[in-house]
Amino acid sequence: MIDFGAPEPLYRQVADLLRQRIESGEYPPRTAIPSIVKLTAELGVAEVTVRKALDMLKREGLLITTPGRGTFVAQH
Amino acid sequence: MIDFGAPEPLYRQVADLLRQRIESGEYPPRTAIPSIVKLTAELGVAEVTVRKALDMLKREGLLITTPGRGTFVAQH
DNA sequence: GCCCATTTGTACGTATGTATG
DNA sequence: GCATACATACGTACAAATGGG
Repeated sequence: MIDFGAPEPLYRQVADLLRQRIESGEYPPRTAIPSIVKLTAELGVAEVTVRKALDMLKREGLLITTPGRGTFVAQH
Repeated sequence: MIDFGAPEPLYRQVADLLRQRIESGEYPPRTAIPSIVKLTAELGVAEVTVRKALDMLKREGLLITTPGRGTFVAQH
């Protein structure tokens, strides 16, 4: 999944992976994606790396977060 | 300058401060602003906080960075 | 061409605050 | 009150690019 030797930055790899899961329907619209802690554990990267990837996708309008609730796939 | 007790997040306060300096002409177009290390020392916040503020201004198109050279004010 | 200082980029860990249920 | 989840903020380390000597 994540290639630690690749020249591509980890946060971009994570963003690409999540973008793919959203577009493939694995993470359907209006549902919560796994929490930051769970993504961190699954992918084997640091929390800040996952957060940076999520920030990108939020700016792109693919994700919406609500503190205390979770991170949700935007309707598309 | 920076109000550590304010409800406003520090990174937003830093971004606002730099935006003000750009708009006032204190940081003129096409010139380099102080380095991250210097801003960190001047403002008394963490490097990550300055970086987050700079990232915002880069996305807004106010700043352009060149690794190894510095951070420059965009022409406006 | 080669070091070296400077500067930005990426990435790790950790702690505390705030919101939700 | 408590567990979960995101937000903010600190410190640190190393890589890569640039420019000067």
